[in-house]
Amino acid sequence: MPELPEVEIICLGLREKILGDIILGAEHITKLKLRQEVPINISKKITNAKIVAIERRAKYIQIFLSNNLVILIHLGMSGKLLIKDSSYILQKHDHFVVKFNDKWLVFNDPRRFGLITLIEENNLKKHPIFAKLGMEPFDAKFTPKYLEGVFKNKQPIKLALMDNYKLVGVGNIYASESLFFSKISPTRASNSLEKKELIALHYNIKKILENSIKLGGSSLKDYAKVSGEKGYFQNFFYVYGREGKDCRNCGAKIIKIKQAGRASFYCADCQK
DNA sequence: CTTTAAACCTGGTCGC
DNA sequence: TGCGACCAGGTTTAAA
Repeated sequence: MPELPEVEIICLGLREKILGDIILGAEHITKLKLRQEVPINISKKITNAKIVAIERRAKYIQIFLSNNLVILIHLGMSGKLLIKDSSYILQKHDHFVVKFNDKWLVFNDPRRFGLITLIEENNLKKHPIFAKLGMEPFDAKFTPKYLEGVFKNKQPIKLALMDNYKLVGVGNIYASESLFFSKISPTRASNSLEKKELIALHYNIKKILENSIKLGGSSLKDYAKVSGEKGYFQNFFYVYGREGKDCRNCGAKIIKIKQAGRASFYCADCQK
């Protein structure tokens, strides 16, 4: 499902809808296991707390509560967070509901690669999930130089880009797209990039993520905003999902290959 | 150490 | 219409 832009859009939507609201109750609907077990007492612990902040880190959504707890949510491949009014009837794959005065926050995830858990705010940065995460693309410290430092082995650049210990938020779509605009083949060794290529890649990662956020993210199958509305950035893909179609730059056919079990798309004429 | 593959899941699509 | 194979915005674990 979602990469950085999609998670960012979800956070924006959540802020608009539930920031400052008091949690009246919560319900753990299914007993099915997600990426981790949902903590047994989560509903009780979050009830009566106020939502004081909502922040994204990597592809995680952090909902900060007034009682110094943080609801941590990851959407996996197929997760959705939707705001529904309190007359909402539960659907298949609804796993967790947070109830407010006049609305519900519903976590739905068919494939159950997602995560919902509770962490103490003081332990957030030390928590195993966050301890080793790499740089945020919109952090001022994210520079071409940083990329150079992190691309120190001969791993294919596409895989290095998707490595969350190096750089967070870039997944399968935006890795392919940012390499296209940087004219770099996804198979290139990450430590073979020239300075001007690192500069281009750094620029294009930020640019593409920004553009996608402006268009509400990319909606392929599952992803939707908290309102249920779709994003539009998928209409502006240059390579992702365009196997066999003409390169929008040179007209050559877009190629699909597999890297570490994931599809990569690129133009062999434009990307070297 | 790095690198690759498999595992976790459901649901949609495609070919026979 | 059915069935099997394969695919999907991610992350973690085990194996090589």
